[in-house]
Amino acid sequence: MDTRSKLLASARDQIQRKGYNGFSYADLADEVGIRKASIHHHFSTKADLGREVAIQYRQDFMAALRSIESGKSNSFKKLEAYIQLFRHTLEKDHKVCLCIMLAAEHEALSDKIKNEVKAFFKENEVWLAQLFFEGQSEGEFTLMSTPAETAKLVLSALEGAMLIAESMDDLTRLESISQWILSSVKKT
Amino acid sequence: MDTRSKLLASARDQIQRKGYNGFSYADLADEVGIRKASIHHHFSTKADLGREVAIQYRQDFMAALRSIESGKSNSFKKLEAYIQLFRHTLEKDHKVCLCIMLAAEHEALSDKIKNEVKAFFKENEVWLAQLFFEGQSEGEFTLMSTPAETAKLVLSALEGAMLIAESMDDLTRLESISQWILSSVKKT
DNA sequence: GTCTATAAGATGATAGAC
DNA sequence: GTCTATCATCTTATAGAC
Repeated sequence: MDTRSKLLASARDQIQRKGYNGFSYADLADEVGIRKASIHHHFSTKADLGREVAIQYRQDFMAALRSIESGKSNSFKKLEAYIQLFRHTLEKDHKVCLCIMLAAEHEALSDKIKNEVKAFFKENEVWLAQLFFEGQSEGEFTLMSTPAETAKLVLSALEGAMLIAESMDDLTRLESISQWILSSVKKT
Repeated sequence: MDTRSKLLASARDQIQRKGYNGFSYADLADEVGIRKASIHHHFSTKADLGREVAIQYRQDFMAALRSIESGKSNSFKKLEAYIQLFRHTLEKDHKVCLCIMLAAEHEALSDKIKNEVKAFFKENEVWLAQLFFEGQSEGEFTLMSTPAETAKLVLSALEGAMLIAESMDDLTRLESISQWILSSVKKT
């Protein structure tokens, strides 16, 4: 793993834990084991670094979604796997979604980073809406509203739950919400 | 309004917009119209100020909940009024809940502030759970899960939606989610 | 690519005059 | 209660040697 990749990984990790305003080039230098000034060789400004972290995060997440699409046999299992992405981040890594951290610091971000965050949420909603539509079409799901509206609710609930779970020191709460979501779409 | 109250109001407003790490004593001094150093006369440290803001916010919110309890005639109207608290903050004031901002910056906060945030979420959940229990008992609501689990979902969805709505510049999304929640508890 | 040295500004906080 | 002046420290960023 080269220095550039280490910097991206460390920045991503720190934003997910402490936020964009919560880490500095000094923190980054400590973690990666180089000097502050050397970071500028790889990323000329903090905004550049943040932008690349956001781009990479979005790409990785979309790859995970494609993997779920091709790897699971039905819509219910796909929804379970989607929720598992969030639970894994929180329960195993004790981190929250990068983009909900960036959303909270929205005012401090450059336009380019803001656009990445916006695109991340949009793509998640589109993916979820498509999943709900398919599940409904195939008679697997019974929805309380349109696929698009259900997608908005599910994304909001998962993102909000990560932050609340972390601040209440109660990681089981994401599990509660997962169960709620799954049973709410289950064919009755 | 005395200086102390102005400082509390400005700090609260700025945290809701930019986060705890996103505002400084200089910003505060500019808004209130005194010098940086004078702030320390009222709040010796930023952590003290943050703590008092969180305490006051929680008290004000709980007062609003008591007002809903005594002012609305049935459980459905109480739930509508609760959701309206969040919508008003976002749509009229273009701010998000103070405590979800503080939750995102959890690692940067003193223990006292963390405890206030935790208590805020807990009290909201207890209040909502009680509301769902009553609505269910009186045959007004049909719940998909226990009152407590439903409370967790509703709080998470509203808090998450505020952040996502703001970052996507789409304030209507809170309305979508409100409709979803209301129709999900409606007696069928 | 990484380093040392350094800049220019912001940060929270203190001392002491008025 | 508010001010000026000052502090130590942290922030992102640059210049130039190796």
